[in-house]
Amino acid sequence: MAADAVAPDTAAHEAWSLMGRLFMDMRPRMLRVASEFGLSPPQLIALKTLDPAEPVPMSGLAQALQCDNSNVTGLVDGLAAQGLVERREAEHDRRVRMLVVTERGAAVRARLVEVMAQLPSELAALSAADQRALRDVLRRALG
Amino acid sequence: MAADAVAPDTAAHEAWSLMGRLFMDMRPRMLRVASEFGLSPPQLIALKTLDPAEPVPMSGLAQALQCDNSNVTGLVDGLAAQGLVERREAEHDRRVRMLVVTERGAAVRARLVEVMAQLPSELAALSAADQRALRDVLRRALG
DNA sequence: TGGCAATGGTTGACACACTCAACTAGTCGT
DNA sequence: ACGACTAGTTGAGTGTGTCAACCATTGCCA
Repeated sequence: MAADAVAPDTAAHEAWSLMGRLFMDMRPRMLRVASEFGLSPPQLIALKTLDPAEPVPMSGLAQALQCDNSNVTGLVDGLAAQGLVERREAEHDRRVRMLVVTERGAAVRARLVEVMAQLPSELAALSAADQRALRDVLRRALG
Repeated sequence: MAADAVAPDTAAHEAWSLMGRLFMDMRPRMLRVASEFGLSPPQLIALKTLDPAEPVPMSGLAQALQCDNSNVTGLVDGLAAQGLVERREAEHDRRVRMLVVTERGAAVRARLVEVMAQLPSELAALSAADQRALRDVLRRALG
């Protein structure tokens, strides 16, 4: 619709806006997956962010999601109501609640991560050499 | 936090998850820009999506934003209240309202696009050759 | 030891974003 | 001219997200 989304002035700018298009295509898939698992998109992201192998405090999740503590309270309430996550008391500090992904939560999360990790078709269609080139450049960029 | 965000099994998967990191870094900047212009993030995206040179109907914007018509009603209300956008009657169909970006709207939008187009530092730091390589691969991917 | 600032988390109030269903006004085919 | 359809608005309802106020707990330090 607006032309300048694809009218950059350097190679890097053009690359950046092309990546933007890839992410746009991503959105519908996330919505589909979320509703498929009965989760809202933020809940989905929260569950995806959590690590089944290593409980984190609420505040840790809030930091990872870059949002307020009080926000994750509600998010975790929702996940806990579905038995995907549990609040467990921390040993050395009775104020903090560690978020533990339940067995069911881990199963849901695994399927979810799998679906979300699927490549956009445009990337999947690249030649193996191009895929490696892409990875190598991005590795150099992100160290 | 969760390890599998960076544990892909092919070059393309790794590239895709690295791109994801770039977009994560993008979020705070968008929030900053939005509040700087007194816009909510959805309003910002809406204004950025509109083309000052070519009015579109509400439904066109809704389609571009992949959301309901009734949603853009509210979004446009907000932009119109700040004099950034106007609803104008279409000539040949009195049902449709064309969205016209005002002069002020175009000015705000221009600054906004400029700020949003700034490259993530990781990309800007790439060598010119890498930047071109990145663009070329993405061009091949996205046609 | 006792007091006090600081911290983790929850709650409540509020502003929006967003969807859906119902509605109005206008268009178009037959 | 009637009925099916479309563009947009309205209203209800759900959920996200922030902020301020509030406990319970911790840890410093006098």
